[in-house]
Amino acid sequence: MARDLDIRVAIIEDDETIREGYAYLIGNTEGYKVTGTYPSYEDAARKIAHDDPDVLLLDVELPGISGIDALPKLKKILPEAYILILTVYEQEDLIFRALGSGASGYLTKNTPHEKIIAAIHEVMEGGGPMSAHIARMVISSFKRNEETPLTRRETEILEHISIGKSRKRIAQELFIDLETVKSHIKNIYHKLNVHSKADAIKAARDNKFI
Amino acid sequence: MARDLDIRVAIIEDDETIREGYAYLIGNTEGYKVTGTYPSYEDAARKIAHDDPDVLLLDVELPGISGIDALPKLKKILPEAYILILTVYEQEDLIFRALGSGASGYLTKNTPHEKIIAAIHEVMEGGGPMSAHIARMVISSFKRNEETPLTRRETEILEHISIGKSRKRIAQELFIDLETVKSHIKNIYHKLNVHSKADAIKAARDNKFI
DNA sequence: AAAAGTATCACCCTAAACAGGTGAATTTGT
DNA sequence: ACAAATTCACCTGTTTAGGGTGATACTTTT
Repeated sequence: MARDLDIRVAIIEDDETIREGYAYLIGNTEGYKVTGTYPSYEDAARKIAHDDPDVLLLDVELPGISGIDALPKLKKILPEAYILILTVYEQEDLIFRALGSGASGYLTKNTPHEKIIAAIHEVMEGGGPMSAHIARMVISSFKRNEETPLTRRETEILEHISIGKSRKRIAQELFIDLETVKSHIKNIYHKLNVHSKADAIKAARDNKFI
Repeated sequence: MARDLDIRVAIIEDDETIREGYAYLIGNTEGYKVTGTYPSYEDAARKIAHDDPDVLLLDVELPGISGIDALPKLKKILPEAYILILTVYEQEDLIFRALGSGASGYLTKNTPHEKIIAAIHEVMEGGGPMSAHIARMVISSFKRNEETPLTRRETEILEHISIGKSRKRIAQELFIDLETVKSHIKNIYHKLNVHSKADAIKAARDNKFI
């Protein structure tokens, strides 16, 4: 058996039972090798560079520095490693912070063992493993609201505003008069019941009109 | 066998071989029922409301109206149905347009048959099935650039700017002086080599600094 | 064909925001 | 202790934003 082609996996998880459970599972699966297990980020930081894992399973609730905050630091220590979040939490803000910080996947802890192995394999093959519910939330985050009160043109103009363009510039880019842009903006403000750019953008974003 | 608890599936796909292949596969799987197969959106539009599927498999390359453009229309006809995109295309803009228009999943056509069945099941259970490569792209779209030249404070201020807030308002919300905000903005502009809000936002977005 | 909705442009007004230059004190992080 | 980051000050002038009121033309729907 080609030991040197094994996928090298490290685990950062404070609960010893869970940590050793994963280590046992992965260590006893052919093609996978556990290079290290750590109960906290602080512990991992010292040894993990030497252990050089391909994939890192990371818990979000850790003593000391949280998994989320540890993520960018771990990314710096191991720029090439894939980091998979393993957690019980399914809060949107946590998920998006983790993905924004460079996590390559997000699994909930009820994930059956064979799926964890599959996820490690998948991330090595260029995939982005997620638990079903997480995937749904991620997809939903892209979904626009069809019930927008804004017309197509108004939506278009609000989008330009939302990237900081001035009315004059919008007018130029859309080949319409500045007065027309102003007119649309007035209508947008009325419909959204706001009196400023910032509030219009916020209202539209919150309601997924843009 | 409880026929009336079957998951009702419809297929819109112009290639007859593929279409009938899927129909055969799904129709012969216990717990699934094919309520209709259509070669185009125009065909589907007439009959699909009556057929009332739970899940709709939708191809993106269709004669006449494309699958992407058909998506919002189909959503109107069948607001409760889940729509799964089935396509050979993996272009980012197509993926995000589809998800923005309300697709609940995105599968590539090399997906093995058992995974298609699994995806239909998954979407009915609250998941968001995606092919591995698609999931990776979706996750990557959230990933920030760690190599940002901006400091934490500068990034924070640029984020406030990007949602349309005025300098004065930013100063108030961050409990710092207006002059300080201006100072940060000057530095941001220098670092990004721009001379306006809009260009700063664009540069930062393009590079995933915010 | 009429009505409703959308998109277009015009002219008025005032206050606020923006962009840029230069310099400097203070606080943080390593 | 040093460098980087954050904070504030004072100066200049130009541009933008927000709001009121009204009107014309093009689409879509009824």
